[in-house]
Amino acid sequence: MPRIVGQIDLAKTEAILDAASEVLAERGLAAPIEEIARRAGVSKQTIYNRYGCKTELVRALVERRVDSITAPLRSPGAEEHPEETLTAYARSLLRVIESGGYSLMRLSIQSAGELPELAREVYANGPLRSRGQLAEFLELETRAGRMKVEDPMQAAEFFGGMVMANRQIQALLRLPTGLTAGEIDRLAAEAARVFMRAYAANPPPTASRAGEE
Amino acid sequence: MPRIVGQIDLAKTEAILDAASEVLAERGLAAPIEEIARRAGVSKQTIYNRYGCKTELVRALVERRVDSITAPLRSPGAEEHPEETLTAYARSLLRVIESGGYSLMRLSIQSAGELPELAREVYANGPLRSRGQLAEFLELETRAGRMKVEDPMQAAEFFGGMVMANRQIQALLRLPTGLTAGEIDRLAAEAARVFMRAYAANPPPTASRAGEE
DNA sequence: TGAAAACTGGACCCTGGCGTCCAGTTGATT
DNA sequence: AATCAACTGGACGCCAGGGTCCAGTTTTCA
Repeated sequence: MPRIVGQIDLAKTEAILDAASEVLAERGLAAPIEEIARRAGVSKQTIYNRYGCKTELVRALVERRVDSITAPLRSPGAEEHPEETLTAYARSLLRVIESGGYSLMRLSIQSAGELPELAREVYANGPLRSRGQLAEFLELETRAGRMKVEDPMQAAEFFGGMVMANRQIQALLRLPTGLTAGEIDRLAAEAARVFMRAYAANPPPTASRAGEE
Repeated sequence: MPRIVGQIDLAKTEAILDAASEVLAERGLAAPIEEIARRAGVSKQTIYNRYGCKTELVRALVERRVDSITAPLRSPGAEEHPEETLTAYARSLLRVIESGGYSLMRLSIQSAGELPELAREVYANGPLRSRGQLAEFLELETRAGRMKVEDPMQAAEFFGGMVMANRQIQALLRLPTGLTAGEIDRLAAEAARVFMRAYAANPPPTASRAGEE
């Protein structure tokens, strides 16, 4: 009868995935698995014990990180004024980019040829889900009479696109965007302001509302 | 004295670059050079005669295509109403994506690690230049009193982002966006309309606070 | 017809990196 | 103490693909 004697580590699993995350971010798919093992302080064999092949390792890695990355994007809190929520959403998008969170996306793009399912998964759980949440928010605000959005998903994409714009491409190309924290705030606010100008419920009498926050 | 006897083909050079373009688009940087040679109907040696190494071939390829791809984006014609020009611009952006023009971008992203200069070049001559042209246009329209844009480059990025939005990522991930020609037109028009709502010269009495900065 | 350059095709070397194997070690469980 | 799994580390096979070499062929000019 097969007893479970040598317990399957688990701290090592973490170490492997962390190292893989690092190394793959740095050197892309070309990263040798031995380097990952070395940096994780683990033998190559151990990696092969867990994930039979490199592909599977990448898959596991993505699986683990997708959630953690997109989590902060998924809850547009119901603040007072929608513009604030939009600003917060934009800020969090920009922070993901600035903090190197796009290395996962780069990796997926590199693997897209060999791992189409992974590409689909990343897209569905990343940008798509994020926009979906935003769309929901826009719909609520519209019902509440604070905005006027006819096609929420469309508008959500517009907003996401405005915020990311070329920064997305820059990040993927490993070009520094050089955004300071202050600029992130400014940019996020500006995007939200412009967006509200296009989708505000009542164009003319707006005026007020600069105050709170 | 070194006479030029065997003339340096030229038709073959084209064939090589065309083939490289194809193969690299399909299989990414991993594409074997022999495949390129085969598809170009040329011996591998010939390729190595012209470009000493694979890297150089990629560089030459990019050099050649950057111009041709971005050309149509560089002339926002001076139509009657700015919204029409914006629509045309948006349409041409979307067409680049739909027609697989993004394989070059994908390639650059893949090579970004080893060829940072190439990444910079692609970005500068592609998205950045394109937005720059749009920004110029927005500035002109503002001066002409047909729009009200304070930061043209910023606004140009917003617009480009709105149009591309997730489609960019989808294309890079090799996911079909499934846009029909009709949808492209519709989407382009909608983006232009929304953008004009935010940047029109005269929203009724303009509310407040949108301005100064 | 001869010379010289561009080209072909195919053999060839070499490296890096995937994945395997195995002999030994550790450490928890009984 | 005995056992058995997880693990180490290092050697190994293997193969794709980059890049080289070369003997022979085509083309163009003189």
